[in-house]
Amino acid sequence: MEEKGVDSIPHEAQEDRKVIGVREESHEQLKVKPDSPTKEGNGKLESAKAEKVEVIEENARLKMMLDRIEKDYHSLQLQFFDILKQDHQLPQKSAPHDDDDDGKEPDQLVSLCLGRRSSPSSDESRKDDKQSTNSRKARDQDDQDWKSSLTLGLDSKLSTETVTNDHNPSSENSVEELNNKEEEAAGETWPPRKIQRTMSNNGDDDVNVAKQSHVKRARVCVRARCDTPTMQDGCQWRKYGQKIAKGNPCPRAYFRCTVAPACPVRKQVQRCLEDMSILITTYEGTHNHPLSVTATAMASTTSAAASMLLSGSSTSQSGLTSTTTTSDHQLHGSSNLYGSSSNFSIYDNSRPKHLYFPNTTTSSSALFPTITLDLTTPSPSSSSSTHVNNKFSSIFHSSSRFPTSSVSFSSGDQSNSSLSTIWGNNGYHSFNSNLPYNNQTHVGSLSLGKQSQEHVYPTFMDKTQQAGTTSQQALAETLTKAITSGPSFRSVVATAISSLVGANQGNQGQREAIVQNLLQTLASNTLSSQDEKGCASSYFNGFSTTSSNSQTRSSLIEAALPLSIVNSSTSIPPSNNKEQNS
DNA sequence: CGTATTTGACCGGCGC
DNA sequence: GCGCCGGTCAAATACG
Repeated sequence: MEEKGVDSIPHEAQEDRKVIGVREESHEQLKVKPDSPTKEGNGKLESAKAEKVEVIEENARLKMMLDRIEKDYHSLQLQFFDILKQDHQLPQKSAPHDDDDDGKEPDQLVSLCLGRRSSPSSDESRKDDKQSTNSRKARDQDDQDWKSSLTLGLDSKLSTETVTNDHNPSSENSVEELNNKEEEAAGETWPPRKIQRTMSNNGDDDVNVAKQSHVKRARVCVRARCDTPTMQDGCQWRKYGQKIAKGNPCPRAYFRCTVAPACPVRKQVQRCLEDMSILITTYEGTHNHPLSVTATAMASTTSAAASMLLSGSSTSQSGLTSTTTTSDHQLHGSSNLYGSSSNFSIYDNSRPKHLYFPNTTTSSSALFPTITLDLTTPSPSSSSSTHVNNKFSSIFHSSSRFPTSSVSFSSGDQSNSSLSTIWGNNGYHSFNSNLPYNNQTHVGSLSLGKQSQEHVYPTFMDKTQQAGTTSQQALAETLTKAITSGPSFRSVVATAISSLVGANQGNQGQREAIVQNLLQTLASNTLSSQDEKGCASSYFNGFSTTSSNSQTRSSLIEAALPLSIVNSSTSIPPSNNKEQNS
């Protein structure tokens, strides 16, 4: 009974991963099926044959597209790595290293992970990847730099990928294991307890998988003022347990997502001990089903935050062991750590380790890195950060296993009514099992423009458009500022643009001009909340109009940076956008 | 009657 | 090895 979700997961993941294969199977079925001997069946046979031909043709087209995409992906990846290496050598040399860093590691990068999610067919991509060992060797050097990179993504493999990088920071490892992780993540089941129990009888591989899934999960803790028992985050939840956790008399409720039967996402809800009006919601896992825009925004933001966190963890460790852990005090609300109200501190070159939360509990949650998004503070001022940091420092003092960071999305007065809207309509996070690629969320979220979104989720679009935009703007602003203000982000954006633009144009001056232009656009969008444009979308839109092969490249870049605040509403060239926002 | 919630029991991880 | 604790299960209960 309890395993039914577990059993269904691999099946679904497999379907998602091998849509083309499914098509092939359908042919074979048509082939195998004996023709109906009856005249009545002849008509059906003809139609079936015609359909078969169509399917074959479509299959061939898809395969061609797949090959093309893979080739583009690999070439772009190589170019990206090359330029990344070139462009970062100087800043790295000039940048001071942390005492704790070994000096080999570059400044923390916001890794765009170009194309990493674009590996469409697991099998083919794996083969292709293995065949391209030469190119991978060429990338190895850069991959070393990647181990501290930050993956900005929203899909289910975020956490898996980054955490696995902790164990094996090499990019090739990530690439090769990508599909496995996607598979795991798509069908990732939380609980592994019973699975582990079962798997322990099945062999080492399964055990390892279970262990992996146990280690890789990241959590995103959202603190928000909310009078209702739970936050309205757009998902359907079913309560499956409640506990009085140590340190907080308020019971902690456990929910699992019921939108899809096998959805692995769960959340914990608990009142803050210090301020009962604050609801602490901890999300874990990634939805494996389409979400409403509201839920999408939440999922996207939390996923992005989780990815940042995990990336931060990867930077902070030597690559073999996890170094920090979350504290349940977060869940209890007794602590909060602000990296900075205007910066994701894990981007901060100076000290990702500052974000470590020592574990003061023996909870298994301590195994999970957690990032806290604080929606409760009155203003993203330094004073609030100081306050919380003081609180943090007064509470925690020991070592930790995973980095835990906190990001303030404060936008002034955060009433509970704004909680649902703060996650608003700026994100689009969709799992589409019908997509030919397994990078569900990315393909789904990125390839769709506003029109598509409206087509898919008209009611949600309307709903969210009606919703107040102030909080959304505030969130977008904060997140945008946080991301764009970091030199790492800028450098990597510049690098990515350079790599992509330079793929065909190779004009350094032009590239730099484009980079500058786009960064200005980013800044403009950040400062301008009038049009609710997220930085990434504007950037991407601008880029797509700037580069040749714009469609492919913008898709790739968007795939690399599916920020939660992306609002793929309009495509405005940088110049226009700039004028608009200035 | 079907579904959702409650709640005590159970399990596994971790620290001592 | 034992106990604590967080997390989950599942039977009992509540609800519409």
